[in-house]
Amino acid sequence: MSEPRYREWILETIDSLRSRKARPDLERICRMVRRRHGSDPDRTRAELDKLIQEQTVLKVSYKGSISYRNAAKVQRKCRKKVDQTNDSSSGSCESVGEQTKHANFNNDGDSAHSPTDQEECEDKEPDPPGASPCCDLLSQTSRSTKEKEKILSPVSGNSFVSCGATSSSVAGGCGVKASAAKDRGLISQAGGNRSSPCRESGTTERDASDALSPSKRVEGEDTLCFGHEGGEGKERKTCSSASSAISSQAQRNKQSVQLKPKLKVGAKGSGNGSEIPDQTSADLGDRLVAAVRSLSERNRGSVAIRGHALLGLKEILGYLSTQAGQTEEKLTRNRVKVVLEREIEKGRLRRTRLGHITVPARGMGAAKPSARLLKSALQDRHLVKKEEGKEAELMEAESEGHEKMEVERELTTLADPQVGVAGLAHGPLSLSPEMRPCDVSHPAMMSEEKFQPVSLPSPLSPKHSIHQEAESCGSEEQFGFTWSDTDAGIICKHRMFQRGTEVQHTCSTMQPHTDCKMEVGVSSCLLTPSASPGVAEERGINGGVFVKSESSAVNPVDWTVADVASYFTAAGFPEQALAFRTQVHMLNYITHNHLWLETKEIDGKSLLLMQRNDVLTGLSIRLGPALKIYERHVKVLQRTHFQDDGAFC
DNA sequence: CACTGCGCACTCC
DNA sequence: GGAGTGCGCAGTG
Repeated sequence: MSEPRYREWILETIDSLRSRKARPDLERICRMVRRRHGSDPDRTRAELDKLIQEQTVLKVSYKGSISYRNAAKVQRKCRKKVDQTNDSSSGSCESVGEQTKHANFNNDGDSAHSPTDQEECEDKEPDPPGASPCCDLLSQTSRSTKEKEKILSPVSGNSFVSCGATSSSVAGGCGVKASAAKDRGLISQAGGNRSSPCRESGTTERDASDALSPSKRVEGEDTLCFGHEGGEGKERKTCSSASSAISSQAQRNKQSVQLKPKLKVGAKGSGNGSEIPDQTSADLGDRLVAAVRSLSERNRGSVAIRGHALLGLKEILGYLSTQAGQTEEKLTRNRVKVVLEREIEKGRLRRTRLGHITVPARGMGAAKPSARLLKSALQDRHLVKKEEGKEAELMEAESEGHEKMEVERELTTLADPQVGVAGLAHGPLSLSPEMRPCDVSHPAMMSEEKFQPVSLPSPLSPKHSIHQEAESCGSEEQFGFTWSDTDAGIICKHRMFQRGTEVQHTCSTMQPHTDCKMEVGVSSCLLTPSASPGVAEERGINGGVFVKSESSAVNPVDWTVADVASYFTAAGFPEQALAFRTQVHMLNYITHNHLWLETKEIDGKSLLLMQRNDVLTGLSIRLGPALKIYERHVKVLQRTHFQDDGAFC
């Protein structure tokens, strides 16, 4: 197991080298690590080897020279392609995404697998020659790279083995073109400590099962020196199936990145650097985020557009430099840049399409209430089915000042806490037909073992049914709500700004305990039905079963961080529960005319206000479990809670 | 001199 | 044309 400190240093160094367009080779990596952290090059090499074994770092051969890649970066790129691929294709195992998912299973296997990831692929027919998942490994490391690089695989005995990529036409595929033979290819990472079929295989045969093998050990083949430049120049063969292992590590790596701030700076003359606390890098990341926030504040009203300061690296660096004097840190542009990238990866900062740095509208990092963020929060819930990419574009457009300022005014008309909650509840509270009974109980109850499962009516019972007139209120409008409570029920005036044109709807809701129906013309506001006030049941839900609680924390809104974690632990997501416990979540909620953004651990309140994307991307948990957690728990809890609230219809 | 930034070429899709 | 890579040169401290 590599030392975390070195892992960060090395990954940071690779990123840094890549950012300045220098080949991240062993020499440069060792030199930079030594210079920055005082680490002995030999030790760096050793740690790099470990990272290669762990597949945190990919060793590749590019144009005849050995280079190293940050597996997380490689994986992330692929994820993009995954989405694209999945959007447009049938979701075959051939897709990069599926490869990525496979990788996750191979590595972890300790948590629930998402039905959307595992089963889909496992049920696939063996890929035909030339289209095996093996080839997707190439995709995994990026299509554009697949014929340029060989990912050098550490296999037992420090040998790199080939996987038939250079002879793909013979070996049955992997999709590597003949050009791969010209000193290019992909040699897989066999995952030294993982149960990779590649590592265990002793044959060159390739069959259907091999197609799923990350790589294959080929006895008698020329091998590559492990982890060192010395391997360069030797015969290399390609294994395009490294992707699963790569992506899995990348996934873990990504988690690591997000859970633990990286980058050490300012450590000098420290021998092996062991005395440098990890806190250092965390501090810089935190300071960076704080700097962006601070600068955003400072610039608001000047360079900022609608509350979003458009910052560049120089401004941030300058700001940090003014503070760096108080410390011993030596902040270089590049270091800040690297940390900046990390923070952007982690979602604590956001880069606009124009390259400006801002605090994200939601997720971690933002700190100041703003109309734009409020609007974003509303949008997120309102347009719950909207593609994230489109959302990003929208946000970008906002930053560029292409939207109507009326939205801000409209947003300030929110006069009741209910309004905000209702707005937030807009999307995630939509009923899901997949709600089913389950037996997950409330954490507080579980801890006290006082609970008894109680069979209660499904929230989908007619009494609580919701009529949805349309799927969403549109995808390109901004909107605001004004509410009034009347004898006839709660009236929601829903004003939208569709491409600059105001469209006002009046949504009359039904009384509690009746069907909740909102009709807003072509648009529909999906609100939750009201449940009986004071209902004593807690709905610990994993698809719809309610359990009775005698605990004081019967309502999710009262759950503590520990409760939330316990809940997900009991629900079968112990690993992810940790993320809920440890992640600092940027919670935004609306009350009394303001959007409040609060950074906090995820307790019941936060949980109830989490958006889909918050769960999927903000917690550093894998997509499969995240989907389950959101769809089967968060979403249901929210729905149930707001039903119980009876505040919106 | 080491480090850094970046224009540009190469390559693939 | 976009994207990834990195050579090679110029600027900086």
